[in-house]
Amino acid sequence: MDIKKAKNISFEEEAEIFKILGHPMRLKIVCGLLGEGLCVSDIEDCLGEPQPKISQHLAILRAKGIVRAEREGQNIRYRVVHPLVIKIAKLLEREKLKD
Amino acid sequence: MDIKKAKNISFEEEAEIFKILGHPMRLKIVCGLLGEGLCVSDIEDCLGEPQPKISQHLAILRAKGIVRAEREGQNIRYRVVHPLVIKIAKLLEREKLKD
DNA sequence: TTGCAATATAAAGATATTTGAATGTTTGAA
DNA sequence: TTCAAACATTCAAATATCTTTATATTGCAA
Repeated sequence: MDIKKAKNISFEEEAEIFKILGHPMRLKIVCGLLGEGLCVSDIEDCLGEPQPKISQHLAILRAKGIVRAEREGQNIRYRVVHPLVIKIAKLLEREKLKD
Repeated sequence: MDIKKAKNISFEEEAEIFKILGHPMRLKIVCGLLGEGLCVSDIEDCLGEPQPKISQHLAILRAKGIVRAEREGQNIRYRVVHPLVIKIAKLLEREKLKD
């Protein structure tokens, strides 16, 4: 097997990513996290959704390696770390700036 | 309200798109359709999945305005017509060529 | 070391998605 | 006008996802 192909992400894996992004809250969270990241209470303020709901969606994003959590005192800062997801989020950002 | 914003796609709509792409078969179909498009039996040959299943997923893609069907004799050719989806599919294509 | 603020986890019910199997429709050719 | 090929639709069962509510955990300050 071609070793170059080993690095390639499969359609199955890509679809997994899209499925995760296929929820408005998670998509908003991911886009909001682009750049410096945010802590949970910031996201809560932004979205006006109950905290457990946000934590649950963050847990899903974490489990898939899309975001990473880092403690800062009593807060926890989340960032987007998945390369493909970063590209997609930036694509959306550009789309929103257009028109 | 800003008339320019009216053209902007919302997170809700974008998430809808990702949800649709978040299924391996649909993602494969969309990527396979890029360019000249394909008819159902071509897709069937490509994916080795039962025909009704393919038609069902095509119906979902059609309902969301992601693909369009055009009859050609006894075949029906499907193409991707959704601008954002085309961009995303091309992004994936580029990713797969890399490494 | 007690209490609060920030975040995480669990469980249950409601809802949505996926699939397989059966059946319908339309087209072109004989 | 009948048949076969190509495609679409329907329905029900299995499975997965989402939301709510309640309860844990962790770190910091008093």
